[in-house]
Amino acid sequence: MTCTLSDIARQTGFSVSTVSRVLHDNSNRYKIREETKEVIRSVATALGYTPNKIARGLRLNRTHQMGIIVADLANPFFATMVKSISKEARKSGYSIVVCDSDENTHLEEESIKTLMENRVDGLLIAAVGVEREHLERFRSDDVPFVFLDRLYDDISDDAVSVDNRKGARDATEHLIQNGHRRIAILQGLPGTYANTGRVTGFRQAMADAGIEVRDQYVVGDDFGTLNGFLGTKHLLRMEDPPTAIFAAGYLIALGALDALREEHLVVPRDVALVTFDDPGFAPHLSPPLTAVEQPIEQMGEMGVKLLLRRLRDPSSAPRRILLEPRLIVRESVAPLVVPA
Amino acid sequence: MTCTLSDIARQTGFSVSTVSRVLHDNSNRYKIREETKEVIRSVATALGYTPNKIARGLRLNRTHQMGIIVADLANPFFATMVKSISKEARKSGYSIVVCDSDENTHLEEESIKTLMENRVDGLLIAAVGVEREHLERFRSDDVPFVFLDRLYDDISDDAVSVDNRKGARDATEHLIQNGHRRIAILQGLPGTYANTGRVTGFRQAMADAGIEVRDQYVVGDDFGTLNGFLGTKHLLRMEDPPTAIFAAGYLIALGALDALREEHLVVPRDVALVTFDDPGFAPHLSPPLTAVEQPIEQMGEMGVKLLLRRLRDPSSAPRRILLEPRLIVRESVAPLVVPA
DNA sequence: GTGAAAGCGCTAACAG
DNA sequence: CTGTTAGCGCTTTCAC
Repeated sequence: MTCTLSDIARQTGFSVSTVSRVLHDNSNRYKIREETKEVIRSVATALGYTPNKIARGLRLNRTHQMGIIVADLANPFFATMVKSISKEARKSGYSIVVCDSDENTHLEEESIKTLMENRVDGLLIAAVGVEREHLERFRSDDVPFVFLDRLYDDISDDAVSVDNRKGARDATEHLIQNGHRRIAILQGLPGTYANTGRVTGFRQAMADAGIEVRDQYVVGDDFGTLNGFLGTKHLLRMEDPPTAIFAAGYLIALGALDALREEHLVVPRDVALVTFDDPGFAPHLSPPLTAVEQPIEQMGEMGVKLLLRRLRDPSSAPRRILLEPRLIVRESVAPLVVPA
Repeated sequence: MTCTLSDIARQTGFSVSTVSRVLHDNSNRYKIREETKEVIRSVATALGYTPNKIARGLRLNRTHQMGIIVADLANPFFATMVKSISKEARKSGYSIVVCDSDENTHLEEESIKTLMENRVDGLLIAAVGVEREHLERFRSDDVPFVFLDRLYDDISDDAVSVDNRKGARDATEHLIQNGHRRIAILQGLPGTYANTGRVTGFRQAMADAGIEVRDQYVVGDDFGTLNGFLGTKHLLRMEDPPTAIFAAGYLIALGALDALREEHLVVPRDVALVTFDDPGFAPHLSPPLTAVEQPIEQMGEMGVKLLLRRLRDPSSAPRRILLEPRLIVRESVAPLVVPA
């Protein structure tokens, strides 16, 4: 039932080319009589003409779709990112086709393949981030990649992420300034971009303050809640438990909170807690959680802009943008009270 | 650089059709010599052939894309739904192009238009849900719609949602069974499908228990946190405040929690609280929140299945599925203690 | 000012 | 078992 240019051509008596020109060609390169335009436009709306982007894409070799791959859509972090990408992409007339790699390198690869088959104009990818060989395999000059959030150090594409080191440093310094010395870190998955940056930042802040970080105060091995729970339990069982904890991700912090509650320890009186990531509910926890907020929306927005720029100018030098996170002080950290 | 069927044809000496057949036609309707197949396949991989779905879509009038429109991707509810849709769609070789309507009827309409232009094979839509005229305007026999979560009562399309009434009844009954009589509801946006169902369920449960619901115990007017906060404050200021509160959505519950904390009331000792929606962090609140869990993943999955079925058999009778929510009892409700 | 025609990459009769 | 051909809906040179 969908009507095509030639339907309109037939109805109006004009040729397909003319119809195409008035309906799609914004440039007024063609001087077409106003009258003609009006006739064509009116018939088009009368017939409910809907341009066929598929045909257009085939012809122009441009689909005006961009592919997005994220590691976990159910994670508010990525969900928010995709939302901002969607908003920014729409502004430029782009649609987004979204894939969820489920933190799985194989599915990530499948997703890339699918998106390539769909002939997306470019790809925004928050990579799983452990391997990268499969990414190389799909590199092509035709379809630019932009990496989001999770980078590879040797990357040569456009990329935007957050300064994990800086955020971790800020968080740790906040703890130090509140008098804490025995500070533990609940880390995420070792070897990942985010975790490495956050641990490094933590160590830097400690070093700058002249505090030695004890090995047994660095615990944990993934970004999940259980890890936070177990790690915290472990810390509390020490003969010399930390007075403050820095969680490398919000799920970890949630687990820590559970463990602390179970031990009848109250935050921040007994133990101080800061976390990387600032999920929407952080202010509503008790106590409201002091957290490092990432500029997620900005990240999505910048990603789209980088991609658009590269599409416009494929030979421009790749840019690598590091956004600044921001420590949001709420009530989960209090000055250390030294036992009299 | 992308290579096409004709490239492979040239390389192998076979015709484009033969190449097409071995590369794409799963059906063995054509008896092609094994040897030929091998040659073609090997050249294809050697050249890094990536099928062009755009061209395919144009020819077959099937893009193998489905459009998704949700009201707010940053809402964990929709994010989870999209994730499950993505998973289910992938199983059948479908990609999803996602739009965020930002709870805005106009953007919703724009999104539909875009998706139609993209010639998606079908549409899954969690509609804003207030108006529906704009939806009608785009109804066409070519592109089936499936409604998710938010329905219109007079809808004639496939649809899957959750039994809001039942969930609200269960939650309210739980409160009643714990001895509560003065029960308030913090409602969401009046007139929406979700809110109407939830309020109705609440009233039913009260009626069934022979408890009169006082008008001033029905407060609030949207699904946001602030509404929950203000509503709760209002309730607490009454001469005869409720002993239990049912929040119609999780953001509302969060606001309620804030208000209660501010008033130094402790849940569940002083006030009991149940909420519709069970966001991932509910178990980690203090106290862990008793909540009505919606079968979100199942909803996405069913939505895709309905759409796929309709694509296969366009004339089948529309189905309207109501999924059962589940009350998850945690620690935010306690038996009412009557002052001695 | 407007039209004719070619072609984007693919599939599906139809033919042999 | 394989090739020829037409055409999906659109844009764009080139022509008049």
